[in-house]
Amino acid sequence: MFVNVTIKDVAKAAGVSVATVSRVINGSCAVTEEKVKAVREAIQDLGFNPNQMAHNLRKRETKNILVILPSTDHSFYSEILRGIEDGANHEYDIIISTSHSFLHTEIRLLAMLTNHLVDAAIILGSRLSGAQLDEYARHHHIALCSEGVEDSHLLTVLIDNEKAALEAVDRFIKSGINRVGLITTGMEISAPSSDNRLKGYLKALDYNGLKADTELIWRGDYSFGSGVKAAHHFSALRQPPQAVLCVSDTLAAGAIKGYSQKGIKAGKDVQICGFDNIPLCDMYSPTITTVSQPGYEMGKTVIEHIIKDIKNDIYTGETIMLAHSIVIRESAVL
Amino acid sequence: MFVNVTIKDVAKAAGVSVATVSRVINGSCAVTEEKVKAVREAIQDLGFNPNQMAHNLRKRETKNILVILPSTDHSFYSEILRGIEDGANHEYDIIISTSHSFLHTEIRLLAMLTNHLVDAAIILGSRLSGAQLDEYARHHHIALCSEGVEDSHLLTVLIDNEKAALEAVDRFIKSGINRVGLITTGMEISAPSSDNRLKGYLKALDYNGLKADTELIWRGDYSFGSGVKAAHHFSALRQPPQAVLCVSDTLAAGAIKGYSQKGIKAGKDVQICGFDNIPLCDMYSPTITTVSQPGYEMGKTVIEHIIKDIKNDIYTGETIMLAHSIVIRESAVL
DNA sequence: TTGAAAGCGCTAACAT
DNA sequence: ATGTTAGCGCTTTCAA
Repeated sequence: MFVNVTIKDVAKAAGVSVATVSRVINGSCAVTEEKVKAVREAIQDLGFNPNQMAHNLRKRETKNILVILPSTDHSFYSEILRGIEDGANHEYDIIISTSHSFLHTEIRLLAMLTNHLVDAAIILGSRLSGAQLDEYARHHHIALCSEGVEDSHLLTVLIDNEKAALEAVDRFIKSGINRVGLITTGMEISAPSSDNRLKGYLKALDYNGLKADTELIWRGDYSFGSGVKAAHHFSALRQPPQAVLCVSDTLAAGAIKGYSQKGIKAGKDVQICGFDNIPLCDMYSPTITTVSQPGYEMGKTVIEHIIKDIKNDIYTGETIMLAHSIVIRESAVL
Repeated sequence: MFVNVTIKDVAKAAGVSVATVSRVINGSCAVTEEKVKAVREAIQDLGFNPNQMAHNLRKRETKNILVILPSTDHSFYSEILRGIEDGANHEYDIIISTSHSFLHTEIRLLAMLTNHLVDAAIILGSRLSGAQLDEYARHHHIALCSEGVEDSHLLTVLIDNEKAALEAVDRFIKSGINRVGLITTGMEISAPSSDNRLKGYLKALDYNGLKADTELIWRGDYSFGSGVKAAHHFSALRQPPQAVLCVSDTLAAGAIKGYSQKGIKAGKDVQICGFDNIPLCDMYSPTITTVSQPGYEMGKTVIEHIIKDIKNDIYTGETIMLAHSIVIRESAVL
């Protein structure tokens, strides 16, 4: 099925050497007008396509960057991806693959790095340990975005999750609320971002002289259903929270739904704040107040830094924190 | 930064020839136990990784399949992707890239095919013409999924959109409703699936002796906002529709919101049916009744067929239609 | 069973 | 300005 026309065929057809053909393809150095024309014609006639594989083999680079997503259905990644693509600026092709949060899948994907199929990798939520990641970083360009890994020394771009949660909770408290709930993820599926948000939540209480109440901390997974259950739990409490911070917008939507099933209106009877600022926030009823991550900037920042590292063939393990913001919508005034 | 240990280094370290090393790597033919061990040790010691690029160049295949998505934020694709990944069964790596519905981006991505970087491509929503696609198909393995292209002769897996829309509308009418609205996309951004859903809508009216009313057909884009506007438009009509079919779930959510802003309750005052069955349907209030596409099966089917084509080095331009179903939730009883 | 050597298609140093 | 040629790292005949 494949017709395989190579640079050699083109050279023969154009009556020149392969070197000349290579030169006109890459515009590397001066070639006579007429030869250029002859070569171009031959390329057209034969329908020649340079074999990128061979090119890459020779040049020892691919101009591809791999982005590993934990899942395909978390709309938050979409913004980051846009930033990454824009930052790559057509100089690198961005290829995406999904780990489904499986360690073995992530490792299989990172093999593209060791297999010389991509020049760098950006991971948005890794299952690897800091030590494992550092090991990869010894030989390859690799970075993290939006979700860090403890004890790793990779280029990492994210927001200050602790500070962000602290600020949200503090604003609840300052507005006169003294019972604030938290919907987060359980121990088993915990991520550093969630851990830090929990820390921020606790600190905010502490700073304001409030003491934490384990009843007010719900630990489930990242699903909508978990948010629903959390709301059911909270609403049944003798001393229910007046406000709830959720570590994702999907959880916030679930909480709103759960409360609504109990006849409790978010934004009125209870204040609900999410995290991330995904499109759902504007679509939901009530619209969802949330801690917004600058997804686009995060993506753009990480790709720009990694490209710089590639070009200079260096390794910078810096952590870059970008500013979050709080977007007020209907589900909470704070 | 890169340590580059090649098969040659391994050969030297193990005291064998490169051919032997290659043999133990690929398990191609018999090698003495002791040499196998020596080679394995050398590989370990040197931290050797085969250069996939060179491997591919030699074998003239990559074991990668490219999936082109029109956008990263349409959660419907997530199911298809899961099906594709499962169907690839670890035999092929699935790499995803986004065209953002730009023709030139799509072409740039398809260059991976001509550049010998992937063995096949699956497009979920193409901007290319049938003729252009057929041209690619002459030299490469390429298929469409969920969204066809008129006059193309590629392997295509989708549902019968016309029949699906017809059925939904017919069920509305049979339930006693005689004014049914349609929220679809405008001429400029029309896709064959939307066109066919419109056809089905019109046929259903026709079969039931109803005549189409242009007032009842809203043409916007695929956005939530377009659904909102449609609802505002419909609700202001002298003879408003009692039921509305939307060509996507996001549009349905928008319509529900738009109606709600006018004090009209979906599922009670008006019946709203979406298309696709994305996770949002279960999260929204009211939950969204929808025409469900078997995303997972569609993905699995298309990848299985394309892999078969690759292996047999043939080209089958068949169109495979999978069955849809209607999932009843709160926004419409039909 | 093993090794030498010829490529896969391309680039780049060297020569002319 | 152009051609010759030696690789990039791997697989795979062909001999031994």
